[in-house]
Amino acid sequence: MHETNISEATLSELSGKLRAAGLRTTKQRLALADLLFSGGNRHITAEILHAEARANGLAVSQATIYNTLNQFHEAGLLREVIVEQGRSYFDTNLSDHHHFYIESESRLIDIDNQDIAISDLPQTPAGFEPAGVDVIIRLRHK
Amino acid sequence: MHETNISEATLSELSGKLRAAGLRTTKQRLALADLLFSGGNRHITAEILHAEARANGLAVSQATIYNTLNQFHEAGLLREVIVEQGRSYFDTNLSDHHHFYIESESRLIDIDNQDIAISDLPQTPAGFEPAGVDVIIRLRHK
DNA sequence: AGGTAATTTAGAATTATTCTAAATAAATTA
DNA sequence: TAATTTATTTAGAATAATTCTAAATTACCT
Ligand SMILES: [Mn+2]
Ligand SMILES: [Mn+2]
Ligand SMILES: [Zn+2]
Ligand SMILES: [Zn+2]
Repeated sequence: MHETNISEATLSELSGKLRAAGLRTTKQRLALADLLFSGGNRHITAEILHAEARANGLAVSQATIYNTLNQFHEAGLLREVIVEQGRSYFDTNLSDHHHFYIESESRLIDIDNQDIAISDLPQTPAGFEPAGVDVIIRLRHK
Repeated sequence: MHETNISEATLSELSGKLRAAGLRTTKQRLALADLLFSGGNRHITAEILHAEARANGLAVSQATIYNTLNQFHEAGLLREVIVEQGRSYFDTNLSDHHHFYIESESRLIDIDNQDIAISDLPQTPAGFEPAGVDVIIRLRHK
């Protein structure tokens, strides 16, 4: 039995992910990576991740939650999604996609790249190049 | 001579705008409205507006800057643009348009609706309706 | 195992924004 | 116009997400 309830296979997979990112495989990072990457894709805030970690019995500080999310983001393991003032969402879905955002529920829904077409892109201002295109369709209850 | 340096014509135009929004025409609102609406369109933060107001000799508190931006926004005189974590931009351009965002300069550039085409919009989730579509093209130095 | 550098952490600090409650100013009424 | 009512402004406190600091702990390498 482990300190955590991560399966042997998942554990070595997650370890590899951390190593590849140049990050040491600590108990905290493994457990957070498991929460983030072992299920389906997720859109998650620091607050939610912290709550989930604690609910799963992991003693982890707020600082580590933020450090880890930022390190994973810098390493390209997470994408940051900015849709509301004040707090950041982190997205485990690294594919080229866009979002619906339901403000009343603070919820993001993926829009596959194939399900949207942006054409006639305007000329990029001289000296700059596109670093990413974010499409956010804000939704309200009908 | 006025307490402010707003022209007679502009003044009555701005007063009308405030009245139409159900807001009293105060010295502060008139001066801020002049900064916001009397030149070309702008993308502005609370901090920048406050600095400009003070630079123009208007004694106005931080609270009033925030109150005014929020009231103008609620009244539909300003659009809010969220592109970075932490702070909001307010946009005087109410036409249907999108944005380039130069993160290194904290600068927004308008993309006219005619210069971009979003087609094949995905089906909106049941029970919801689109409240707005934001396209942000993030730029970095080449 | 021992040495070194990375990581974690509690708690303080920071930043943008909102709130509170008292003073002031605008609008309305008499 | 004076009195009254209601909205606005404001200083300063409060809040909320995030980052920083510096000390303790842990991972990794030899
Ligand atoms: Mn980040
Ligand atoms: Mn607002
Ligand atoms: Zn997503
Ligand atoms: Zn704009």
